[in-house]
Amino acid sequence: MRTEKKKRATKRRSGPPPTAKKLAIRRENVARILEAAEAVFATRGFSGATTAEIAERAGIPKPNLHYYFRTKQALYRAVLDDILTLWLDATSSIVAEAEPKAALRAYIEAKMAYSRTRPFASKVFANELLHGAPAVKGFLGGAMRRLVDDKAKVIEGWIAAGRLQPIDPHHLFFVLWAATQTYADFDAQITAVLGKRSLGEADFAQAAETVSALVLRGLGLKA
Amino acid sequence: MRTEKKKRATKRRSGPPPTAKKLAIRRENVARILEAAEAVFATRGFSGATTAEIAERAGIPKPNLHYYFRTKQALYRAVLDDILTLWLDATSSIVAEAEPKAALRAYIEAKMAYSRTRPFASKVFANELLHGAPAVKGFLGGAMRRLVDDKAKVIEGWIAAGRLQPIDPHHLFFVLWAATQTYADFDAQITAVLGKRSLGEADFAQAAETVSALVLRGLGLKA
DNA sequence: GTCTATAGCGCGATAGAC
DNA sequence: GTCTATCGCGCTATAGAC
Repeated sequence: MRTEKKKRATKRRSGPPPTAKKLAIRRENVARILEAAEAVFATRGFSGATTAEIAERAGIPKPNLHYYFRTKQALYRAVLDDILTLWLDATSSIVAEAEPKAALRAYIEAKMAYSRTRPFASKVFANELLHGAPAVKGFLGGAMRRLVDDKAKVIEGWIAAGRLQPIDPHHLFFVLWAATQTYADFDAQITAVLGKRSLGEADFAQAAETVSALVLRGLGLKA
Repeated sequence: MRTEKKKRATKRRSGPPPTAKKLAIRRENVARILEAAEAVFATRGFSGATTAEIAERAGIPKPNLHYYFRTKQALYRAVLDDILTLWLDATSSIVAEAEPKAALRAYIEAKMAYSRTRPFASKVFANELLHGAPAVKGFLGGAMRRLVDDKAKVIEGWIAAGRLQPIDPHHLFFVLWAATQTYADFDAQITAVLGKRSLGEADFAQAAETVSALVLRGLGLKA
């Protein structure tokens, strides 16, 4: 998944080429840049983001950013890579052996927690999808599609066993993604309509409760 | 709501200042520009969009675009204005006198139809929200908030009358918006996961059916 | 009202001293 | 490995001939 694979451009020396100390500095700087970039890409979009703002937010001079990531595109790809990994991990509760009600509730809560704790990641991904997914089309049609097909099979198994009301499992996933990610992606709308300055723990708890209630009862898993 | 209010910059003459013919040309050109701009802002975002591409898509020379809309910002505002009007109209089925099940089904179908027929409008709005809604904050906290509060009262009335399972009406709306708009905004993801080139009538019908079934049963409105 | 030609500038990227 | 100084492109916007 990793896109960035730094090629050493400097003259080689004998012995262990990068000292432990330099490696630590590099790791620290790369982490700071990725974090800053996620925030800036989230709020400005790819075209609206400037490398100057990212560098400033990361607390490093602009040319150093270009030293670690040669182009803005490369940096963007690296940010997306991190996000895609997150995304795949969230589905882990959906397995055939699980109890449907608990598994779906856990999935909703995991996705909602991700919206709460990693809103920038959600927004960068949303922005990428919104503009036609030029950088992640391969991933969507590949790894993600296979994973979703797998999980859909699990749901179909539950339906066949009469443990769930019949439903199209793919569309069920689309609704779950939308309903949970909307609290990160479109928080500007939600806070404005609720008349709040920002969303807190309580709002996310209420949101998770509402989505769970609707979906679980909608699938016949609740009185 | 109209942001644009053209100020005549040319020398005035006696008689009816703009002839009927010129007015028609203006109307035609403005409409072409707005349509093109909606598409380009949807696919590229505000910063990514170029006035050159909009002009080309509208079939007019670039400087003419600046003649009708002095700045890119002004054009963007005009596009948003149209979209906000659309948005408000969709809630018309939610009224106290209506039968809850039919009203909610109609709302879901109206929003889904809007995703199918005006995907660019949905995307422009989504993009605006995603980046903090700088241009529509006032609208969200004003007209939209009042409308949603109104409609939430209707839902609460239905709940109080025992016609609906208790639910937080605001969060219900957030879920409905998310579940329907996702088919326009994130179509890149949906088509990739479904392995299709694009979404057709049948896909939107299936989507509306899934959302309706989940939500209506989730609210206790269906066996 | 139309369009060519260009001004002006913000931004990504890099050269080159340290 | 760091950072100042700068290049050059691509964009918005406009001047001015038609």
